[in-house]
Amino acid sequence: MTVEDLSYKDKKVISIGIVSELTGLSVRQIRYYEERKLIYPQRSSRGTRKYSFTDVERLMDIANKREDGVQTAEILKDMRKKEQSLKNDQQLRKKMLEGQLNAHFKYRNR
Amino acid sequence: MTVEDLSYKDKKVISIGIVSELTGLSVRQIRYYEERKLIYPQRSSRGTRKYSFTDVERLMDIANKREDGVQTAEILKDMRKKEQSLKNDQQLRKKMLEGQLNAHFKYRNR
DNA sequence: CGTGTAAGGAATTCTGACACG
DNA sequence: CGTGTAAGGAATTCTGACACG
Repeated sequence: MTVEDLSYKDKKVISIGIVSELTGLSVRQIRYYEERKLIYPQRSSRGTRKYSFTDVERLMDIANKREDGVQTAEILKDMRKKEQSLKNDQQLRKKMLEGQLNAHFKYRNR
Repeated sequence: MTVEDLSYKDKKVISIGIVSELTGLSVRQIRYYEERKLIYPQRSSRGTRKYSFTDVERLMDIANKREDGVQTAEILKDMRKKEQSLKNDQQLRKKMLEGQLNAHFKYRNR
């Protein structure tokens, strides 16, 4: 996946009606999940909401959880937890990589 | 790039207003290029045009050529030529690959 | 040929609110 | 709490057409 492809997935260009079609959620529901901080659309110059494919996936995830009876507050907590553990993970990987590099180069370049 | 990422790039979800912002072309121009067969948006259930990121790129390409004074008929020809040569290319690659596989397996599996 | 624009109508989106539960 | 809905207004989109060049 190139940098450009990433930007496609995260580019906020989809209007709420299309997101509704894509996710099966009502426009009302999508707006409500924003109110509950579960999703962050971008606003166009005239105030209409714009979503990315990533947002659409997130909304489908939310829809599944709601179907299981999970409340939005719970979903929010879970998502924050998941993001945090992802961050920790990345930090750990970084540290390990640095360690390896250090070990490798410790007695070189001097 | 996974299959999913490909579908993002080709998924027709962007309305003409956003495409206009993204490309710098007027809505009128975008519709006209469709009339000239340079671009094929999808239609939503209520008849509004929907574009993909691929379409957006194609439109930027068209915009550049138009700036150089190339007429739409010319652009259409060039694009068809390019698509054809791409197809030929892929066929050639396929043939060569088949040839290699044949050479490799000719005296095996029997 | 390529693009702007006014025209009229239909559909979208927005917000704040009331309803139900 | 989560979602539907009616309300009023603003902005979008569509098509066919006239204009200019």
